[in-house]
Amino acid sequence: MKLLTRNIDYAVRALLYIARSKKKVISVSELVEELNLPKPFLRSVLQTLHKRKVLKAYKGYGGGFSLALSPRKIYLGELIRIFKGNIRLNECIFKRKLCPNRNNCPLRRKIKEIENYVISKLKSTTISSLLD
Amino acid sequence: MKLLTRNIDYAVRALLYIARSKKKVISVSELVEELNLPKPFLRSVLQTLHKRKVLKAYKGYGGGFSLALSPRKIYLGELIRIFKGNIRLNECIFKRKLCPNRNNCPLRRKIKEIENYVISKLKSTTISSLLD
DNA sequence: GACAAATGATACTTATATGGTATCATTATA
DNA sequence: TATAATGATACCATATAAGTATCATTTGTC
Repeated sequence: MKLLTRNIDYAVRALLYIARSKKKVISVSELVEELNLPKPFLRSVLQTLHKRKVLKAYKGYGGGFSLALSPRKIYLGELIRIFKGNIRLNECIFKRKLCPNRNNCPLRRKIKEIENYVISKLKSTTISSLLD
Repeated sequence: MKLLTRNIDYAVRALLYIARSKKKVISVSELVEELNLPKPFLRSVLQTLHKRKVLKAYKGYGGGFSLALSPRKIYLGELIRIFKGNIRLNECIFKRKLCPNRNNCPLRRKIKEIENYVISKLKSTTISSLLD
């Protein structure tokens, strides 16, 4: 029941580093040196952040990544969604089949309550709020 | 990021069924018929509930399981702990190595907040509270 | 006592998710 | 043109989750 997997964790570290840096463009090599993360994995993480428009990418010599959004607009909830899909703590194991009373299943209701809280917290947490 | 795995889900279903039943002792066969769950898996789930003193077990002809605790004393948090170990949403991936500032890591702090809420909710949710 | 119906214990299998690597293509700059 | 970067993609290793199989033991009923 980890909320964070490594790619999310690495993503946050990298985003924080980039946000704090004075340079505009940061290469994976620099991030790997500074943060001590495995390079190929970090690359794939940053590539997906680029595809999802969280980062801008610059190819070629002197290239790297920069933030595509203000740190205030990068939400932890969104990062989790990018790497793990929608947050669903309460997904019913009986999809369609069986369990006709899914809608008023007391267990699901309880978990849904918890889920709502978690999601609201994750949505209100931004890279900017983690900078201090 | 599922909060519930199948064994926990099955455990809750079985416990609810047993709690609602008028009979004292319920066999796995009956549970399987009524709840449409895979028998060998459900057996292993109930066996661990027995080892952890949530259920009483009766061997032999006419045997089965009954609650060892009042439904008010069976906490969802405890069931999760039985099947998944301690709840830790915020475990740092850098154990000891690196990350010298684990204690004031802003990301961990945030996740810890969320974790505290989730744990308190799971602790206050009992089989009894799910019965209605 | 024999048989059947139950759990106890344990080992095994399979599927999926996670964490990570390797490689070749493409781009851009010095 | 060499080099340092990302893009795209396929692959591998491990852990966890989900489930099965089997044999031993207990106990009630005939």
